[in-house]
Amino acid sequence: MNTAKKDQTKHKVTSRDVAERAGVSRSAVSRSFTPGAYVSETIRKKVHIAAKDLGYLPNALARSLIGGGSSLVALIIGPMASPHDSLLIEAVTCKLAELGKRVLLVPVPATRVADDSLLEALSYQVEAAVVFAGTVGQQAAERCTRIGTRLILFGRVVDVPDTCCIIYDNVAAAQAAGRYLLRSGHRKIAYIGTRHNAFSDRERHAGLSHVLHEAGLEIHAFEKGDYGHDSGYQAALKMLGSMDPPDAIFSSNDGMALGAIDAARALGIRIPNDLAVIGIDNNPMGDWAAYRLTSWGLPADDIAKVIADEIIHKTAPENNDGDTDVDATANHPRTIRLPLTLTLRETTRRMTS
Amino acid sequence: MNTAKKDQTKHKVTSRDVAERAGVSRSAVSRSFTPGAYVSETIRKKVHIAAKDLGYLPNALARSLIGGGSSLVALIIGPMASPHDSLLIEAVTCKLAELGKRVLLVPVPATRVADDSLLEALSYQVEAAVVFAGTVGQQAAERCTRIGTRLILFGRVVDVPDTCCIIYDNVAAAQAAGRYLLRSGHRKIAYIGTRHNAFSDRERHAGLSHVLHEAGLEIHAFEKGDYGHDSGYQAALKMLGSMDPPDAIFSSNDGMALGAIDAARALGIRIPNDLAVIGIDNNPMGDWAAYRLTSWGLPADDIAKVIADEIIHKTAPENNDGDTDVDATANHPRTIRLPLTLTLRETTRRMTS
DNA sequence: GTGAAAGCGCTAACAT
DNA sequence: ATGTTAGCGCTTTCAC
Repeated sequence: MNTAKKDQTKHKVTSRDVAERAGVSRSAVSRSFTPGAYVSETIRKKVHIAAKDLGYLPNALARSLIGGGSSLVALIIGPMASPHDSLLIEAVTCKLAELGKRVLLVPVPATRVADDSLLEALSYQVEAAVVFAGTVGQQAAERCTRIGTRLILFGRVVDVPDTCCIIYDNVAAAQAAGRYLLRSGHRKIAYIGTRHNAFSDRERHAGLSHVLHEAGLEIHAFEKGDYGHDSGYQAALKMLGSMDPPDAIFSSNDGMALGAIDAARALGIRIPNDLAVIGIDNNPMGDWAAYRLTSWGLPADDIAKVIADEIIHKTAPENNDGDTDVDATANHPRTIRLPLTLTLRETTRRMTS
Repeated sequence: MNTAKKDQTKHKVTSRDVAERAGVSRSAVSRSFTPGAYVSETIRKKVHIAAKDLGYLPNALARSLIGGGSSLVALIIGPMASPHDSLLIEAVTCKLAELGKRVLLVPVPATRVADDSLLEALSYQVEAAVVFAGTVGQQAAERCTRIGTRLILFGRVVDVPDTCCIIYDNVAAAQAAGRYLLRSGHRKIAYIGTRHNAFSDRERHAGLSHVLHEAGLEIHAFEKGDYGHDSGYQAALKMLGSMDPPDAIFSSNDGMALGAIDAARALGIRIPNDLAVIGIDNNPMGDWAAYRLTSWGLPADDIAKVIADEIIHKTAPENNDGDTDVDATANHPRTIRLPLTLTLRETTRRMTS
């Protein structure tokens, strides 16, 4: 006939219930669940027992309402054409979990405009939003900075104060890839980009183009895919079947590079003897025995770390050590270019010179 | 000198601000943002203008607090060893977005126990939780049902009332795969499972074992991997390098099957002549020209639809038509077995008989 | 150290 | 149709 037992049945158990059962005030309950608060061990223990009995769980939503922050971070994602994307969001999710942040996953609609997804996220009071897909307009971006939500763009750039853009150092990587192929004796270097007119893609194209120009050459052939294996396959098929096929293909991502390799095989073209292939991302797939793709990339965990740092840096209360960090906001880098490293495998031949 | 303009600068803009600027009450603002509410067009328009001016966005967290539900669904995920996982969570995320639900992504720690992740999610008042990774204990599961949070397990089973388990029809698929290989003349059929002692995996193993027994055979060889390509590669290498290698390999997922194919190639074993390979998931990768893997599976979108239906079904207000649906809770299917279909490609040869 | 009271932003009765 | 009031679950001054 214990009245406390009755509550066990249905209704949502709140801090009031716990307070009642423990014979303390709601504040006491609150404090008992707040790490560094003034509560006697006696009460804290009583409360925790009552809480366990009742199956009490603090309501994170109500807690956020007060002002402690939602601990939510939005990840704005598109269709994960490349497996690399999923690796990345996984890495970021784990990293953020370690830091006590929760991830809100928001897909970008087919229109490929992320603005609405962003607002959606903002209405959930996310402390930061990381955009992996779609384009974001000035307005939406400014809105984020206005309400103090950290906005981080990955692989895309918008010039809005306080917005952080993280991108591969595409130009450098493309140039290095081009030079490498050049020195290996290739002269007919083709490029597989994407139809989405992505920022990163343009940079890669430009980088390759530039270094070829220096050598008095041009991009030998140019096709566009969608980052998927099959589109790389089709693109390569077209190039390799032409009257004047390339002797090297630089692909804007690994997925399409793998497709290109398969296309070459289908055509009986030998890799790397007749055709060299280089990708970007250094996806684990590239290491498979069937492909052994040479690729430029950066481990997903490293990227995740950069992103997480960027979120925390602005989310965390300003650490007033008072030295270098003063006004960190202002001189915080607007654009971070991640240097890529080359993983040499077997789709490129050793340099001749 | 317009005082309203001043607010443009910093502070979080609330419904009160909008109300003030539009010269109406906060309820009016609330109503203006609630689809089927009693507001005059005049006011609704005024409010929306003021809102746009101020950059107002309703606070979804505060809204949830009231009782409308958080619209949040948790996805409990582990390391996405198989690309199929990421395809699935993407499909589910999109499907839920269509239905007005938001996704909270919660990783399972290395311990592979999902209970804490689940509680984590519950504290965010998720309306449902879909578990893709890790094990969930009775207690945690019961807690979900107690507070009315729909719990859905994918690929794993817990016998708790009101908990829905969605799994492939593993036994049927494994048996069909076994029979297919048998009829194709194979007698030395090996199995690549996983070390995680996963529920689905055990079912597949049992199904294959059973059908082989019927034919007076046993599983010819058994190795365990981790769903990754490389583990399949290693497993197959071991099997194929033995004194008495298998003439067919049934793999618990496509990723490892691909690895097995690569291993066979490395060893100069011809597929499908000397070795047949069958996978599970029917991952897009299986369709790549370099593999053309025969596989049992179900499109990610179809799976997502089942999951979403399961969430909505219980989330939606009970439709009191008063006929079949009475006490829908009780006769709601506890376990849903998804039938898999066979996609025949080129890693299996046509049947001899 | 602890409780009472106020309030986060919003919505759902209840009046008008 | 609109404004007023109360309250969702929590935290946080502010007294004691």
